[in-house]
Amino acid sequence: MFSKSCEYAIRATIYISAESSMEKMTGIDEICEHIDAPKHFTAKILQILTRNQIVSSKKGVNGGFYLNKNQKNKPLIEIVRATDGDVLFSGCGLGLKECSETEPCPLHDKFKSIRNNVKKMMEESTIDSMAKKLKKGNGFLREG
Amino acid sequence: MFSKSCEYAIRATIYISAESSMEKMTGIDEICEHIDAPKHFTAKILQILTRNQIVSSKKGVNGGFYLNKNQKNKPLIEIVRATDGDVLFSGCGLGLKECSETEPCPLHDKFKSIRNNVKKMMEESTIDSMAKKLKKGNGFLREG
DNA sequence: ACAATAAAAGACAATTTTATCTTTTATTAA
DNA sequence: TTAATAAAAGATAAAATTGTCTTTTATTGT
Repeated sequence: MFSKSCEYAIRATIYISAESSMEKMTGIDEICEHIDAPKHFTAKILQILTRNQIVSSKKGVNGGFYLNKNQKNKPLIEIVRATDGDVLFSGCGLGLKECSETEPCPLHDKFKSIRNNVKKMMEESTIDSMAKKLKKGNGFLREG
Repeated sequence: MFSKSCEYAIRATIYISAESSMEKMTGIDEICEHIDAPKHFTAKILQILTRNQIVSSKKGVNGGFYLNKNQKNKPLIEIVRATDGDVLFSGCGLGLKECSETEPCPLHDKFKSIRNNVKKMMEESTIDSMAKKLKKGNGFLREG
């Protein structure tokens, strides 16, 4: 469904949201440790997210990644859009470039409904609400 | 959502179902022409489908691909399973290897529901029902 | 039998995705 | 103002996916 990049992006962002604040930031090592993701690859992805202002970062001593209040309230769909684009939310299930009401693929109607459900799920799930589950202990970002 | 292989697989199978029978078979050139897919790559995919008895084939003069009655009634999910496996129907949305009720990712509940919807869609859509849309002219497998 | 046909199979190549390693830049505490 | 820190950026590489080309095998009409 989502690319590896996107999966890491979502997990990293949720972790950052749960474990840091504008005062106390969290570094790439700690993040990757807790979400079980490859360090340098995840660092690249976080660069994309900071460029898209989905996460904030600060260089140097006591620096790291964090989310401000506004960012915590953002929906997961923004992460997906930043990493995978919006093919998933608007593209054809069978890969046709032009698939519309007037020239639909045979799966169009049913797939459109699925697509909308996925979109709705990602629009309604905020980073913060996911982070809350983590903190409560009924949501995990890695095994063990 | 689906891999390119899977998209071509579904489109090819629907075309074969619509355009051929046990008497009159259709060849790889005709198939790829009508679904706008790369020839040799699609040929490979069809080999997988024939090995999985999702489509039938016959070599030599007047040979080609076709679907018998039983095969036409199969649901699209079998094509997905043959090409992409069933990660989509059972895997975690955030890529965790073990994601269950007891140790769920933060998106688990919502994602499970989506996953089930996708599964249901592919279980309820038979190859034949898709082929019928093609024949009626309200379903297409390529542009133009 | 033989030539023509069409799928099966195998080898190879391009592209994209995923991952790693190194260097640079910015920040800050001492 | 210097040394330590941590993200940003760049270069490279491994792996997986997607795509192409050639050879082999099976089938059949003549």
